[in-house]
Amino acid sequence: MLHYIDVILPIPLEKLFTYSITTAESEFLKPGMRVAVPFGKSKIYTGLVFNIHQQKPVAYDAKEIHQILDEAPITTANQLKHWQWIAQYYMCTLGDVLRAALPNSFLLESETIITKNLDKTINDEDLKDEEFLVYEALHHQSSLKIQDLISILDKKNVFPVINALLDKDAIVLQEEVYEKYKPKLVRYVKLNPRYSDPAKLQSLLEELSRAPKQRDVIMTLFSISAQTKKPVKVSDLSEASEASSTIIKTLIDKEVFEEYYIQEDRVGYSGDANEDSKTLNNHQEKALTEIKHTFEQHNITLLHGVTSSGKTEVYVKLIEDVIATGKQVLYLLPEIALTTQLVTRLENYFGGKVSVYHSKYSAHERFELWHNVLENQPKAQIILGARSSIFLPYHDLGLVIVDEEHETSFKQFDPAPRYHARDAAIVLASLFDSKTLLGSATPSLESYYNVQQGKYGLVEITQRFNDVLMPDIELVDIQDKHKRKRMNGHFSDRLIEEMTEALKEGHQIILFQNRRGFSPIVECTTCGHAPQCSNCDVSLTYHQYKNELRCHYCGYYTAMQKTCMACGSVELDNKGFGTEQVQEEAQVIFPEHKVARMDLDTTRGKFGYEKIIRAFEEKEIDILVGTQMLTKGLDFRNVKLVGIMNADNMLNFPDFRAHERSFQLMLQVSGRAGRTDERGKVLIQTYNPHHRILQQVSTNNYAEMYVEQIDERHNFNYPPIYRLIKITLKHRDFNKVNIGAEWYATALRQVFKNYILGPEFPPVSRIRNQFHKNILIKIPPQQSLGKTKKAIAKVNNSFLSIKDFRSVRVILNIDNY
DNA sequence: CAGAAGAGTCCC
DNA sequence: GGACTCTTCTGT
Repeated sequence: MLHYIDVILPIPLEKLFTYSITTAESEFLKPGMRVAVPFGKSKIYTGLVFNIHQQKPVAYDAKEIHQILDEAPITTANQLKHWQWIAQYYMCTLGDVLRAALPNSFLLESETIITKNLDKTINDEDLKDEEFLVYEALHHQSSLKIQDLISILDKKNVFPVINALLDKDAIVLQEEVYEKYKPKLVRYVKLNPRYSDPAKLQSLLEELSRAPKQRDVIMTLFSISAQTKKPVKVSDLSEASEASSTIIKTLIDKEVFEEYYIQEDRVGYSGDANEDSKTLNNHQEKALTEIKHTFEQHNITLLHGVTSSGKTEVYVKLIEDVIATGKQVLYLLPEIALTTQLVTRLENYFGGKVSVYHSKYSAHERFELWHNVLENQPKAQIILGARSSIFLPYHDLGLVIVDEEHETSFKQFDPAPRYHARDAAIVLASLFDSKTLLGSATPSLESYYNVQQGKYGLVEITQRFNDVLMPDIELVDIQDKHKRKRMNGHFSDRLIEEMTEALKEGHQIILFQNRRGFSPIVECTTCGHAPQCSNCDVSLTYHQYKNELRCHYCGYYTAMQKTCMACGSVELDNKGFGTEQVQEEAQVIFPEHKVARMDLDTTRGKFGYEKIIRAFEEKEIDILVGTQMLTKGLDFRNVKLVGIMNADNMLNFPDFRAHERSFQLMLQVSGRAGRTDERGKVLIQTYNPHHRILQQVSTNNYAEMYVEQIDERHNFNYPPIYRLIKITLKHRDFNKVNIGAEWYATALRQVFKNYILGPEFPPVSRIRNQFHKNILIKIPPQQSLGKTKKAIAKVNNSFLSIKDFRSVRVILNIDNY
């Protein structure tokens, strides 16, 4: 009987690949194990066994596998199901998902190794210059890699040289596969068992009477092992005895000591739980009961709790219940919030049961955590992770928590799979028949909409912890302040007053300035009006190269206005201001106080972020200026005042979610104010104090914001009512992109009529010498998503079968928000 | 008429 | 995605 396996390869190809295996291999292999397989003429790739069968492929001869890499599956059946869902839903290949899911160290690739052919002597005269260089190098080094050749010859294409040398039988090629993972080994020593006899030990010590240092080391070893009753690390011994490693080495060489290695875990918190979970207050207790109650009818519940209402303590109680049953918990957070206080808090509650997983972790750490999760080890019972932790091999997942559910960073934009971790986590939980809890102070419209539709349960906490009052939010009309000359740079007199007072009382201040977006928007300096698109609810963007105002969502455009359309003023401003300027001005106004800045530029280093936060916590900084980074779940005790420098540039951001995002951002920053007993103060500077969103922020009226925004989404056919799929075409040839995009959009219009928008150039239409063009598909609620995707796939296939377009890169982004 | 850069093809 | 091959371009 012939046996075959279908294998997922980590390349963006639709198909699985079939290889033949022996009967013995077929008995050993299981889905989820890795195999090394030859692919193409010379490469060896790591593939994941998808299934095992006996159907001989008809169109080709299956190759044999090269090697089996695992003794047991490294992925679970549920995981493969989950990956299939992701591939199908987000329209990418299983290979894309595999590549994103597996830690790099699982995916071995072969490397071509060049060695000298020892069976043949070559005359140097027979070789050309470049060939000689390579051959010469092989005299000094026994083997070379392709990369070495590239640097030796200083050019990209080295294959002609290799081929020439091969022809002359001068070299031999070999494909080598490296195991990338190396366990972290720690060196230990123990006394050679031959000295366990006290008499022999006595004579040894006497022998060493002339080597007091060595004797010393032996005595120290005794005392350490007597104290700790554990194996003794070389590093500890050397430190305790103050002996250099050479002395220990001598003892090992003399066979007095035996050295050995123990594999050590890189991941996981080594401390114990040192804090009991807090007793919940009435509001939290009520929320907890309600969550459990809604879980009886809903698989997903949204916990809407105002900032510092103590959502975390509620999660902790839920987690306690789940881990008591031996199941695992996934706690998802936006990447940036992970580097901070929350991790420590959870480690204090749960000790060694918490493992953290995010992109800053090394390949080795990821590898180890993967195994801990797979083997359902207690130390990985609670996974605290960023979006990629949905890919871990959960054995028995009992609960998923998505904290800060509204955060847009849960969506991956590049590369494929372009998944949304919140949505993918919900699917993951359902594969385990488990529940998902979404938490936020400012839920995303789509989640709240799902509540309204009866899909999710809802639990609310409206009181802050310890009944701290919500901050007092005041809107400052800077248009009026400008008129009356009450502005000092970007600071209104009100803001300066409040800052002066807060500083005098020894409180800290956060100034928030969002400087997202590259293309400047046009804003009237007199009335603050920004031109709007007539078809969509977004601001128009100024495009310098054509002197036009454009909408990025429907393609509407108009010539740049010379005067403001609302008030006729000629003073149009098209550049915003950033955190740097705010910092500078604040320092001038308050020269005796320390002003610091927190944004992408100042937090670039590995610990840059922590450093600033620690300095702020320790009150080394009085005024912290920052971008939305400040909103990510930070908890500062001493902040009394939050100043939002300019609310308008957020509100005018050209995106259909600008209003929702502004509301969320402003409420989140406001939440940083007054977290202890004193009531915080928030000042929002704006040209437009009557803007509905600002009114809703100042009254903390989520419900009203929701109703109005949903209404707009209804009117303009945007999510969550409609769904969106964005198709991006990329090519270095401007015309090819244009013609291709036109063809693509026309083909889509045949199926979807006027639900196709574009093709449109994005605000930055050329990146890395590639021109981009976008097509947007709006999908009405009653339209089947599955059928829509099938239709898109069909259009996509015919597009790629046209010779001229084959080189155009097409990116499909499902739910591109 | 090289030699190299660019486009096209297929991988089991 | 990338190794390999076929095609076209550039310059003496």
